[in-house]
Amino acid sequence: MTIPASSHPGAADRRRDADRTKAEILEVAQQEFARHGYAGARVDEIAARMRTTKRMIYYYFGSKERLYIAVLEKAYAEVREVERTVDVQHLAPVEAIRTLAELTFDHHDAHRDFIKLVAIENVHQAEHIRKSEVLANLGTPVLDVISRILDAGQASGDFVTEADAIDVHMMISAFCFFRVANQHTFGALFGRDMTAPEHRARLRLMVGEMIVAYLRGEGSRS
Amino acid sequence: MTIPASSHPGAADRRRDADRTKAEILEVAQQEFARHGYAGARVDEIAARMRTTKRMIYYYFGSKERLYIAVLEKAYAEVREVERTVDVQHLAPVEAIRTLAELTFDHHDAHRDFIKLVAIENVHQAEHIRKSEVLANLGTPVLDVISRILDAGQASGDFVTEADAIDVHMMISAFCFFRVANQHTFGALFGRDMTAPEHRARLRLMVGEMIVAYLRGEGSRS
DNA sequence: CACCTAACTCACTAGTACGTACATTAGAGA
DNA sequence: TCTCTAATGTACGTACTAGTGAGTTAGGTG
Repeated sequence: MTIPASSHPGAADRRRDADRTKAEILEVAQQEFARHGYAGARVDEIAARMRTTKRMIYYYFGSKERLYIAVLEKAYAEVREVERTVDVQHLAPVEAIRTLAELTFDHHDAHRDFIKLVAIENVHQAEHIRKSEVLANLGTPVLDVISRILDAGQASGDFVTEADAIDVHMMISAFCFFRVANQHTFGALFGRDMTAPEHRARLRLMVGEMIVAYLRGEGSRS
Repeated sequence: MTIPASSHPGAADRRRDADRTKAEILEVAQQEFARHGYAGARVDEIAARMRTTKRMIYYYFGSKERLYIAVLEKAYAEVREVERTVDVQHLAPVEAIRTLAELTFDHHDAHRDFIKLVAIENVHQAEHIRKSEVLANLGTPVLDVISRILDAGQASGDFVTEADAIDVHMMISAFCFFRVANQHTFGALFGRDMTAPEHRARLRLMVGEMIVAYLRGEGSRS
């Protein structure tokens, strides 16, 4: 987290800085919510792990729920920002989709807290996401990318299966999400840590191969 | 009106029956935990939705945490019971793996609460599962099934990819789990309800085709 | 029938967690 | 320098929530 360039150049630690305080609250809150879930998260605990006091949380965010929504909004905004910068259009269809799958894999691997927040939000039936106008109006740039790759693949004859962009995105996400989100129960029951380096590398290749194989159509009933 | 005295289950509503009471607690508790998460679940609410009182919950289960663990144990035991009865050995490899994928799909579709419990347990890093000796010693019958199918497929030449049973199980589970677990955030952000009948049917076919395509090896870098 | 224990009820408590009233201070602009 | 407001700190209230103490009843057993 970089300190936003405010109107106070070189603002020191202890100075009053609303932006900095807000950012710090959001960051600590994200950890707390990701670790303990919405109900399990403690506002007092968030406050205790900062220089600021609990009073400031309410001063800036009003309630635990609005703080949680703000955390979600920030987390999703960052994800979308990354998605917007993905550039695989210059690659051939097969390599493009494989690369996209691997980038998605890496992204999930690097944003564990975000994954948890999404899982938590699903437990609550996305009720908080639905309350956020910001999140309701977030675009889904990755779908355009996939659409274009699929079209190119169909045109070149590389892809045979008639696939839908949302379905393909879902397939990729499912694999990448599950590996991270379910690592603990999976590890406990199957004795395998899917996030350990050796498995991580193999699974990263698997996503791409799985998607490409599906799109090449060799799985269809013949 | 009342059924004659008997120490067997099936006794009438208002009679004293430890087994029946315990079972009712577990069922209502499962709903409550699945709906609100571990911390969000309310012991009072569980009690209010039963004929029994809160005191009985503590009488039989001792604490909220032990009740939660008991719920997990029951849920997992049921799943394993289903897995044990799966019979796809008489099918040819391709059909066997496809059928297994579709059965897994159906099972996830039919046990939404279980899916949620697993998601919740992962938020808590499986700490409760690890506390349960029952769950630590649950076998994983489905892995044997997959292993045999993979061997048969390799032998017959249907499968080219050298795949590991756990990986294949993970691929299938990821797809089926994600569709149900993430339906709410996915629906909110992509405007598609993956559990709606029309999508449900198409996605059910997709799992099988995806796995078969992967095993046939058409996704490999050539 | 008398007895004994498992099953059950009711009223209560200690602690916790979100949220707030009120006092105070920093610092930008006049 | 003075003033005014955004930013911050302290201390507290209210409501809830997991858990319990103690007594009551059902119903199987000798």
